[in-house]
Amino acid sequence: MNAGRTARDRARAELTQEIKDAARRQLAAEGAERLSLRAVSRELGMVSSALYRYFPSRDELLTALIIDAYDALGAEAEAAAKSETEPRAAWLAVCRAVRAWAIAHPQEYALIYGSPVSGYQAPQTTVQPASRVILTLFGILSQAQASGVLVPPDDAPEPKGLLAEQLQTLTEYAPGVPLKVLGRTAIAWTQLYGMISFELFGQLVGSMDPADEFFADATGQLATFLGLN
Amino acid sequence: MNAGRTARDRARAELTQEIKDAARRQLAAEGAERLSLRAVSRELGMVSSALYRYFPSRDELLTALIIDAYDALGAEAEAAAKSETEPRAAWLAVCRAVRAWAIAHPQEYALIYGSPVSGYQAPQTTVQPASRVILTLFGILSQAQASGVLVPPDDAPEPKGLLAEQLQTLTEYAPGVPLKVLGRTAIAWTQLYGMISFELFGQLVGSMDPADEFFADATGQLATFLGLN
DNA sequence: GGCGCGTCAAGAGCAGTGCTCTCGATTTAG
DNA sequence: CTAAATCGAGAGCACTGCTCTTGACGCGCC
Repeated sequence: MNAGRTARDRARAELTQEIKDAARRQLAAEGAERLSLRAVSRELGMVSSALYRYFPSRDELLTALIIDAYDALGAEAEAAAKSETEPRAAWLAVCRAVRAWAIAHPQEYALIYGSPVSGYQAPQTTVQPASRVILTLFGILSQAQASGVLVPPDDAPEPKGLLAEQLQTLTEYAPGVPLKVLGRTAIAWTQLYGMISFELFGQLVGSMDPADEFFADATGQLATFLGLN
Repeated sequence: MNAGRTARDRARAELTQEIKDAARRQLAAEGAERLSLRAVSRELGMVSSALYRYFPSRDELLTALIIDAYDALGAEAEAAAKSETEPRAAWLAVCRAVRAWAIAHPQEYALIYGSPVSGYQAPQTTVQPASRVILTLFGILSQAQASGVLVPPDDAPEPKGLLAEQLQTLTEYAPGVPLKVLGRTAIAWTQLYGMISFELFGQLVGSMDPADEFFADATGQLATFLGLN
């Protein structure tokens, strides 16, 4: 990349970053669909058309913010995983970290895990950052399996058919982890995001809100559910 | 209500419905944030300002669509529950019905379970239609408890503290159901919507897509998880 | 060193949006 | 029958994303 080789390159990189920062501020304040190119350019003291030299469209700006959000969340998850040595503690720490990031950045969370915006198709460049959290969880399970603290519950059914095939391809990223644990991992994974989304999007108001204890109970029960002792 | 008392009342009710229908078509075709009052009015051959006689703002139109969506989904869930006599079969049928409706009406699902639109606050009128699905599930559990087929797993921990209090207030809608089953119901409930949202919003592409078998496996395991035999 | 290419911010402009206000026409209610 | 309420239509405001053109500036090559 040779970033900052010439003055022009440096200015361009800096301005690109400033645009993203301003956009992120607007995103946090107003939400994704109220994010306006013109408002961003106004905040930066430039004319709206100049912004198109850095991002060819509003959707491209959103894509950049999406990738940044995935990366920020992924970094938090990886840091949480490293902060604990025991696999079960690490698993729970990652779950807590995801929730904490989501609560701290609700609009960015909505951007990546809420309804997809407009008629916009997520480009291929987002899938790698998007997978960092689940890969972190897979890593914890692999480590748990290697150290013998992963004991698949007896009542867990053995996956069959297409589901078994799909889980089989996932073992590449979770070496050594039994298929039935991987199946329950998918359950715990989707439950985690369903729970966080419900909390953030107001679906729990009037019943399980505040959700702190529910969250701790659910993540704990699901960790046990998939054999993390 | 005295609907249709005068010709004007009848015309107003009809036109209100036509507006909602046209808006729903646009919603399905373009998504919530591309839904435009002017396009709706164009489709109906009227001027945009006339539409404000029926819905005071775009957000009010969206609210009407949200309530209709909750009601449509709730009706599907209730019908599915009535189609089965055995509690476990009824539970699974409701889960399948929710997913089927979501797949058939992705934009409406996104409208009610995706990220909340713009700076818009869901009015109190939405909470009653919004609770129909979970109340249906509670009803199935109560019936299962009454008929003795609900056997809480031994390893389910007893809820404590605030969580126990929150679940206690929910027993009003699920009479007789043990607290620890209600706690696991909340887990299964959030997992259901997390799984459906991930499938609909493209988070499963490349791993668990198509998700039919994963869905059947997950709902079955969670039904067992909360003691539905 | 200067010259030309590529990049840059700026401005005007287009088509679209939500929403408000005013205006006659029509229907309703007293 | 008359006054009030309601209606659709139209003009207009402030805003949006985006395109095209213009003129200036920094850069690397000769």
